[in-house]
Amino acid sequence: MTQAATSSGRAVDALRELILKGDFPAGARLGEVELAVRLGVSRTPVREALTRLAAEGLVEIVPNRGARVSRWTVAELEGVFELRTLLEPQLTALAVPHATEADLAALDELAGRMVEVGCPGPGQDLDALMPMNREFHAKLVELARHPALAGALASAIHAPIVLRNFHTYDEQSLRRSLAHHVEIVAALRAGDPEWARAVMTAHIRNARAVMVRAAEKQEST
Amino acid sequence: MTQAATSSGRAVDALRELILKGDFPAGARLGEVELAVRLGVSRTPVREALTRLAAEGLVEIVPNRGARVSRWTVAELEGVFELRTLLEPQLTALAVPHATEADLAALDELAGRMVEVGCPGPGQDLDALMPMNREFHAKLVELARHPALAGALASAIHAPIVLRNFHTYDEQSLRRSLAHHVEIVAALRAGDPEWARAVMTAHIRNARAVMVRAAEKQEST
DNA sequence: TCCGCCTAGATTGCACACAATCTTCGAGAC
DNA sequence: GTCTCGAAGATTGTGTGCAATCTAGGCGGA
Repeated sequence: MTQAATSSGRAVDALRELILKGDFPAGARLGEVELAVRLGVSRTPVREALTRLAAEGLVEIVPNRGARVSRWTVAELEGVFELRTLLEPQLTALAVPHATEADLAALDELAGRMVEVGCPGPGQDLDALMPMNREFHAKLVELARHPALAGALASAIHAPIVLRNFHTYDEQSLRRSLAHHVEIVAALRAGDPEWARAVMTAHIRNARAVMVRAAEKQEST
Repeated sequence: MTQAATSSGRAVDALRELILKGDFPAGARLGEVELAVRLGVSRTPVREALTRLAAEGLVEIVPNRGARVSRWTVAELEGVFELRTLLEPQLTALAVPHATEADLAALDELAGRMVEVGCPGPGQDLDALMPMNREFHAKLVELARHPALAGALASAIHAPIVLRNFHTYDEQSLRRSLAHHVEIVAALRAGDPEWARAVMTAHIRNARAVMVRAAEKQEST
């Protein structure tokens, strides 16, 4: 996913990272000159980055009126989670036959570290959880060896910026989410695609409940 | 989907139409100046059109080496059809509760005309079938009222240019395909989402068989 | 004869300038 | 006081020029 050869490529990555990191709140205006200055390039690569991120669903472009970070209604958010429910369990099931012992070890280690970092206590660091989560899911996508499915899923996942942190998780849901990761690795190790599919489905529905609740609270304000 | 306000928007539509119509064979080089002259605009909107169509999957861009019409291996094609099998039946089921009497009448009329135009005989016109087919499926997408799913499906459908005509269908498969359309309308009218889902699944698998066979034949040459 | 290198042409990547459009803000009429 | 109209400023859309990169073809050496 990371690209660096051209100035436009760097702009895409940098801007995506800025948005995902939360530097721009949802709905924020993305002026071309402002971004050009910030990224140290001219407007041309910025424009290209914006159109590409618009295709990913991260930003919205209205002709003659510029780009904004996408906003998501509760209904749209639910739609995205329905889509994920369709795609990601299937993807996980497809990953099963391709997982080598080395893959399993890496996933195991990752899931274990996430439990350590995520569990309430002195060592808890919710911000550190996000990149690990991305790595975990990315690894599964890679193992599935299914570019078409992966592409469809990527646009569905990137889009709802809401899910960019774990701070919205209550303790129960967070524990469940972390346990799901461990269980998915177990299912992979057992070579049982249906088990893996089921856990991933639960994983997404759990996330859906958290996100929809958070979005509803935010929308009512 | 159609946009016309800006020069770039027109370029996107025009270029997509040219590719879908088959003016550029798969793998054809898309020079920027060549397209700029052909579309009557400068390179800037052409470049934007190319990046947008790259996001749709219609063209592939390699940095510093320009754009080409996407090529599809048999494996990739099968992947796309798997994805469609996941998405489109679900979409059809979702359409059921939203179909009004007027919608049903329009779909009925459309499916009927397709049978007339598509059946072997003096009135057969396979090229006229394509826009009608697009209209039929677009109507279903619209009725499903599910933007996220629709978006994911759109990129999956546009991409395999192979399916841009009905000439690859043998007579048996074509009859089945046309009958599926009629049956889907019947399922909608009956308000039976599972029936609709099942027929759509069959519809896609039928198309898959045709396309994969055609692609294999083409690839072996 | 074949391989590697180098130059010339062509093509893309980026920056900048101007044109078109939108937004803002204030004045004037009702 | 509110609404409409209009002009100035700001922002996006498009065209064009130059630099960077790639491709093709010829030349020399092994």
